[in-house]
Amino acid sequence: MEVPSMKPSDSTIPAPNTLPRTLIADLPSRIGHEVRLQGFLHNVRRLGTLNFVVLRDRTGLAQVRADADEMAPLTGLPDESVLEVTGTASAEPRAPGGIELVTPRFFVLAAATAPPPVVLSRRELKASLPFLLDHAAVSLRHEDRRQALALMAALAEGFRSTLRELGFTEVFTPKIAAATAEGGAEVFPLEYFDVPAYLTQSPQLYKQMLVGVLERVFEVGPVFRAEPHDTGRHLAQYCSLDAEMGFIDTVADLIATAREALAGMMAAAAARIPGQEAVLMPDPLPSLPFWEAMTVLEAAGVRQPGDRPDLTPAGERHLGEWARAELASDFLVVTGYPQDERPFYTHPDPHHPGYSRGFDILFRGLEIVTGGQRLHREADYLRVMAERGMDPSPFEAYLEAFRHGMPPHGGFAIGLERVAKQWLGVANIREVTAFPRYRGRLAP
RNA sequence: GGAGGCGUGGUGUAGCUGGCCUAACACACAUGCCUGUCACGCAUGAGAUCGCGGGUUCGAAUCCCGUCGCCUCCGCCA
Repeated sequence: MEVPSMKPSDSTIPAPNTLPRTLIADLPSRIGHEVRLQGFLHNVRRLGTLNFVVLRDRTGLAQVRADADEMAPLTGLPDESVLEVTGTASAEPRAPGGIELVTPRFFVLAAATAPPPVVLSRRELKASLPFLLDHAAVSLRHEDRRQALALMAALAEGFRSTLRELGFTEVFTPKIAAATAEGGAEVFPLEYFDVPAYLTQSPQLYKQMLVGVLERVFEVGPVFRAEPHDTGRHLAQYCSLDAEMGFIDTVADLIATAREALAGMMAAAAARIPGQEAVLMPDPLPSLPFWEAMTVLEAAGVRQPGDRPDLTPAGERHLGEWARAELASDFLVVTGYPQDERPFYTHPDPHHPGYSRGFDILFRGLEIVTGGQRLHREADYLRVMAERGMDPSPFEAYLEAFRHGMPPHGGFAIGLERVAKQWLGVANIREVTAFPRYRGRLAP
């Protein structure tokens, strides 16, 4: 096959460039000076001999005023084309933000070849979620979606910095494993060279083993769930903020640490994205034993006395409203879940047979954290595995950690996307995820 | 896995008790006019055989069956 001339379509950089790039957010400090901006063609308003070009870079929007001659390089250019513009930063009360670029010279760095599939310059993205996700490369450029991505970054950073300050070490565990951690829950199988393997649904077993090494560990990473649920709060891949700590006295130590982590996340989010409703977060977080939560729900008629003891989404929503109204809190800790409902490594509550030292934390009526104290003696593991009919042999490397001494410990996992969803108050978790994975979506 | 709902220009919707549909509206797009726009405005224009297949009927976007795709809720979970 004949290869056409591969001569690069370079020639794009106007030479020589002696002027450094100015970010739009820095324009106010450059008033009266010649500046060079680079960004995307956000919007054009042509009034005739007076025209306004709005340029967007990662720091904001800038208005450029141009006459008909100056507009010539933009003729026929679709929105989102990549531009460079030099001109004078000028104070102008009639301009948005009181500043605009005048006497501009435009240079096209990359011309868009088609108009964007959605209008990015409107306040609201007016398209269905599946369409936006199909066109993520473009729709993510909208202010709302960029803000959601920034929020995710801020939340993750708030988690990391808080735990680092508390003496935790960040760890990196494998996402491909031979055994399934929780047993039962559905996993994605894959071929690992010539043996079967799975994408991990949790770093649980690894972070416990690492408690025996570093005492306090945390991890920010993806987990995979092959459960076929198709709801506004589930993803097949999501980011789990995991923490595990040794030498705890009681499960209250874990809840206090989880609160610290969440408080750090809320503060980071508020600093990055101002103007949102303040989060109600008492110290300590209000908590409710599981059976009392059931009583609250029965009193409200959300749940029937004969129902199997569990917390349904409707029950969670009601508890969220209840906690806000009665306890002035956006968070509610539910403690002492039935042992049967929790994984094998969960520590039972010796004072309440049948109940565990596992807990969940609800944020505005949605479960965002699961945690608990774990067993820490090898004999206890062998006993519960036998009771549950589990073969201990795949867990040999895990059990070795306990054979050689493991402190009383526990931990928790926070669903990052869920926190972001609740924080922004959006209807669907897919709105805060750049490229969500769920049943029915594998691309982009 | 279970229940319900929706598929109409590029996008979002109206029409959907059959004929007035030669399919409407808003946004986007194209052309023209406009010296302070900031959801710019005004005018003109292009763009859809109404998801796909079959059926009923003189006549189907509209009713029926099938099929595909999507959405919501539930079970389970973070």
